Amino acid sequence: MNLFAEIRALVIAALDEMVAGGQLPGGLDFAAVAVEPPRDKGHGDMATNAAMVLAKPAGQKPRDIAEALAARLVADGRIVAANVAGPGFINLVLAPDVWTGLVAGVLADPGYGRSSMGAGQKVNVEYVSANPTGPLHVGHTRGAVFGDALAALLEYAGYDVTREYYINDGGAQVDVLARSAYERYREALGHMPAIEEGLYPGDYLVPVGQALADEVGDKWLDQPEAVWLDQVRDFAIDKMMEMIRDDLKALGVEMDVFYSEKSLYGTGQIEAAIDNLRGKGLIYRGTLEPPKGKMPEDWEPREQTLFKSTEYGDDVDRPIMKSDGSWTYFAPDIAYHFDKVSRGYDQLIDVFGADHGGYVKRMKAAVAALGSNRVGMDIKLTQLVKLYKNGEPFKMSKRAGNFVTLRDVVDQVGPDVTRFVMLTRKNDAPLDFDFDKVLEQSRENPVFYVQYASARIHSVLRKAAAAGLPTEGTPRLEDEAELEVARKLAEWPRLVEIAARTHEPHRVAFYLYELASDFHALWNKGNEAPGLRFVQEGDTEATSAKIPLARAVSVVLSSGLGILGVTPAEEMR
RNA sequence: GCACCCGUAGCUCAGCUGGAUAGAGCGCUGCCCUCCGAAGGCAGAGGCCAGGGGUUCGAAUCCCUUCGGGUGCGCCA
Repeated sequence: MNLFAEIRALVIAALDEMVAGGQLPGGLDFAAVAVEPPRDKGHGDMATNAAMVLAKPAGQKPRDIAEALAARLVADGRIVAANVAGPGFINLVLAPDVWTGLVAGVLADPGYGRSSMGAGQKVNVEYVSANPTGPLHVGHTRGAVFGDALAALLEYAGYDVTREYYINDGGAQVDVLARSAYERYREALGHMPAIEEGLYPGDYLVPVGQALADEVGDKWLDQPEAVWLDQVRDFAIDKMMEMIRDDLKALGVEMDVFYSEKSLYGTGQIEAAIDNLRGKGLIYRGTLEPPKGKMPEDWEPREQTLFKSTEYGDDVDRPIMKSDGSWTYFAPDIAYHFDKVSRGYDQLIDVFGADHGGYVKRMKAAVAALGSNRVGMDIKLTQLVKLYKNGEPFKMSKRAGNFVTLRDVVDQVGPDVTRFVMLTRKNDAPLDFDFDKVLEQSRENPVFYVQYASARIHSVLRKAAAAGLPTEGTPRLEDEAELEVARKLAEWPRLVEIAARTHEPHRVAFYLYELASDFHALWNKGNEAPGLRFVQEGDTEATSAKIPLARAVSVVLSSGLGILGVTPAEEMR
């Protein structure tokens, strides 16, 4: 059930009739015809721009088309009034039983709002992908929540989604991890660790060193690096990934695929990906110009193997092989994305931190080249999270390696609050996260406000059941505040499609806040006007007519919160 | 120097493939409530959508440009 789509279909049908009747020329494209909520509620329930977008191609005045179209629309039983306004808008007022039908429709379909726009297309969403060198921090948390909500949103909109994490376990940074863990291993055996500049100082490696000591004893003590590096590295990576998986689980994030960078080496996959590009004439040996205005101190021209990413919109070509003949980090990235393309995805989405904005163009170029422009590629950047405590900037310990982790956040405020708050800003806007304010119980806290609406509805249902009153029935809407809630419910399927199309799950969070707000307004009105309360004491008929609207709100709140990965509250504590 | 993101009410931010008189919360002003349908409610003031130019019947939205803020910029990932 999608009321906007139904009314749009009605408008299109009316336009077809006008074409058949000679009032409009044939061959018009109706794609731009939209039926939307009006900007001003006073204008009616819905508005269409049909007359304006067709005026030019039809060679007629918008007002003329609007008048003729409006006359046809009011002939339908669902339309009470169709008024031409402004430059050629048609404002529609819908019949009361359309709105009660909507409420009944929501209750009849637990999947109300699901869309088939994705048509089963395969989409791969890659997110988090943090280096396995330490715990996830707040920045990763935002990426994790965003990616997870986006994945759920796309599934809801009918896409076949894979959630994926790329483990950077093939570069130099995991050797640093190994050396850092080795020092903790020595420490566990009673030696002073030498945490030199450039090693990871965090004490999260202490238990790793201890576990290592427990497992292998002192056999690597005072041994040269060549003896232990590979094994310590693998051991440490395993421990780090175990910790990362646990952290993600605490946040409610479950990946479908963990893809190892290391698994690409020695299998010919990197070579195959590069060969694919070479076959397209996109690989060559050359020397890059130094960046203008900011000359690196040790710059000297070097001939490297380059990918001609400028062919696909990048600013400069990018090196894939160092001057010593080894791969740059970009080469396995290309191979990894080649693998994703080869797995048959129609669309790839990467979620990066904003500090990786510089890689967007080259990754898009690589995918465009590898997928011959057939595979869609979108890269979403998540901006910084600034932490506060009771309004004051949260000072992180100066001690190196000690930062606020995902686990710190989830332990303090819980996964539901963490997730919702992370989605109260557009992904590319910086986010303030105040440990105290997110737990505040007031209207200015959207998490609370939405949960409170959910809790009130459950409270109503409990109360009705306890009083022996019905908790369902045939809806009847009379008051303006009730219609307002119904109108907001009608927007849900439309919102899902917009949010899915733009890859912006925050729209769901904002919508839920608006829906909760409309619901609370109706509730508050019930304080003054007892006739508007959902539970009408001693009146079975009235209660059965009021309660469906509350249930319908609950259905949409649950669906929306479900997309965000938040549990709907049944009571506030 | 170049690229990308951002610039909307005093503050923090929404704003739909371009639509009507640009919205919300906070703060401010006024009124109401102190009720477990509780963790306040209602109303009001407040805007050159950073500036300029362009496309369009129509621009906060698209294009160009200036200014201001952030991020990134070969052999690190």
